[in-house]
Amino acid sequence: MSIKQVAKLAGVSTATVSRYLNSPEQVKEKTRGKVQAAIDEIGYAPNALARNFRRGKTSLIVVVLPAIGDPFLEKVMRGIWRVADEQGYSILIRDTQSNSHEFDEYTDLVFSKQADGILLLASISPFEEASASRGSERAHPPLVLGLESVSAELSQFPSVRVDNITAAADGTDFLIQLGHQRIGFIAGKRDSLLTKDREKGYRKAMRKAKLPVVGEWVVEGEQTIDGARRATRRLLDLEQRPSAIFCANDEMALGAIHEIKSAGLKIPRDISVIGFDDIRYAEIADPPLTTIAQPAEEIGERSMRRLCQAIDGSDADSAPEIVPHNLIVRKSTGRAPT
Amino acid sequence: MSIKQVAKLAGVSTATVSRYLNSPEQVKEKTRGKVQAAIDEIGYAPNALARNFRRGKTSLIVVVLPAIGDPFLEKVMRGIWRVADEQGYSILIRDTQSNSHEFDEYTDLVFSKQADGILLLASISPFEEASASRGSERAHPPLVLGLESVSAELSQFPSVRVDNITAAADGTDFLIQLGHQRIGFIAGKRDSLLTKDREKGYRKAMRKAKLPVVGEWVVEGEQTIDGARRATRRLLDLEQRPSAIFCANDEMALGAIHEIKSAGLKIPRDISVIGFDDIRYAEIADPPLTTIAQPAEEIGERSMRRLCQAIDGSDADSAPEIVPHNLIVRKSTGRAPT
DNA sequence: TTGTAAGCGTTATCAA
DNA sequence: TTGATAACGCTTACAA
Repeated sequence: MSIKQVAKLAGVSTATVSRYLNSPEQVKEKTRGKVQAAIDEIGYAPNALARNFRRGKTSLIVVVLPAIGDPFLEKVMRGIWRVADEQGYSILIRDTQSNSHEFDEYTDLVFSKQADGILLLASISPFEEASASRGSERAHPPLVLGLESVSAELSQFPSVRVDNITAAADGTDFLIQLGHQRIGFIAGKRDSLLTKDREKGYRKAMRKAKLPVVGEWVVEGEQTIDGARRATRRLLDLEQRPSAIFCANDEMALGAIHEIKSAGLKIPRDISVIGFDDIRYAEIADPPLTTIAQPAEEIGERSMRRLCQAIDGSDADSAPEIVPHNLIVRKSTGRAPT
Repeated sequence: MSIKQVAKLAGVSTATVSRYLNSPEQVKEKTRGKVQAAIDEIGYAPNALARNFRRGKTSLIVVVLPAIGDPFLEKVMRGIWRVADEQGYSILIRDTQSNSHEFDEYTDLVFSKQADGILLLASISPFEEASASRGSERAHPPLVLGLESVSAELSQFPSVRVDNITAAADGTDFLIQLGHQRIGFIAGKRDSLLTKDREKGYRKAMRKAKLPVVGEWVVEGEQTIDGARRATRRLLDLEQRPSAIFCANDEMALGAIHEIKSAGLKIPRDISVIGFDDIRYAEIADPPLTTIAQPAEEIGERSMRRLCQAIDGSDADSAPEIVPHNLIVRKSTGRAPT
């Protein structure tokens, strides 16, 4: 009951107040003054709830990510926020740690008008039984995938990412150039398409160089420091331990470095380590971590823009946007020991 | 136009459908079946926009924090989310980096019904001119302060935090016990009450031990790794450099460690370093970082609970809740060099 | 340039 | 246990 009060006080109709608020140029200058005066007097603030309801728009975007507090995602979020602010959206964050991994849980947010679109920065399992059984008639909600590769079922949605396979192959090549032949790989979680792709790239480069990939060389690091430490230990305990380790991301590389040093080994003299993402801690690691950088903020920005397009239907094509990666050589990699 | 369709299809009134959705026990079993069947048939999902509008509730909470991607805040957020999920709230995140620091910008979110309450995990400047001039008649919105100490103007709001002054004094005492007399302090941003309190604690402990605090020993680290590196360099360049450095948080301590090692100094042989927060990188720092831990998740949980109370008016007292801190001694601190 | 009034989808009040 | 109906605060034809 508020635009009414303003109208009454200003001696105009509610329509005029609404117009003043939304397209002031349609209101005569003199009237504008009266309305503004009334607004100031009663301290009126438009009720966003009513406005959104009326417009059928939440102005909310859900960003789904594996874990907040990820230093890499921080950069992506910065890009997302920039565009969101510019376009008048607020960001709702859901992490897959405390929430379910089901596709439906997120798309339902759109169907029930809790959000206008979804930005997926995490792997989730689309189309589980629950989903399949449901009325699949529903139109696809506005949804964009950032970072991740895309399972076949999701390939209809736009995505923005680096070419993880090629990037990981490049990193592996770099190690091979340094003379490494026994190269281990610390993978992420089983269900992460993204780290799966990086593993593919690693295998591809090894194959191309005609280097074997022993089964024990590929271990799961669970996407965490501790997981990576355990994985590294297993690698170090091998009869013939690798002379280099490719970690599917920097977080795990940090864990690997710690574990290697704890074992009394020197990096890169005894073992080289390479990561992925170039988080801010990579540079101050000891030794500074060689890694593959992604244009995180750009990924955030571009995927948010795609999402805005998807929401207002101006979605041109849905070919994945591939952004460039960049190998950053620091001190954690060196020539293979002889 | 949807609950209507369901009603029509089920052959009941919209009121009954609504009741079925919100308090099924009030609906006869047989009717329930009909309604559910209709819902399934047309794939109905309640429109949250309309519901929120009608109820006058957004079911949204704004969490204001300095920067997402802060590994310490991640833990706090986990606690917040747990309670939010339980209470049916979604979390809107605003960081003070990309947004303004003004109190009003956030409280307006409540007045304009964009959110039901505010959880402040960052320092902002309350009651700037803009705020003071405005109709201060407005009731205070539901707002809780987490982590931070509270400026006088905000002291009316509940808060949940550790006793930063005592905690920092404890850390400083620990260094003094180790024989350190020249102890430097790397502070956060100027406007951060939280790091200001930690500085106070440091000064208090020094005073109590009758140790001088030379002006040059207290430098600003800007709450970032790079800022801390610059600050550390200044400390190292001093005629008489400190034998220990207290960093107002772990992020800066990580930067300090890196800079000290880059200068060819050994930790803790030449210099001891202590941090604050116990982020996950503290343990794998080289050397592992001595620090003061806060029960982050608990802080998140408790402050969110206070906020829920504030929202539904069951707010008992507003005395700050102080949670315990805990000194974690690792390898970055040692006896003062002789 | 302004006013009138319908309607967005729900919930809640009141009667039946 | 159910139904009819009046709000909630705003936007937007349409008319004036």
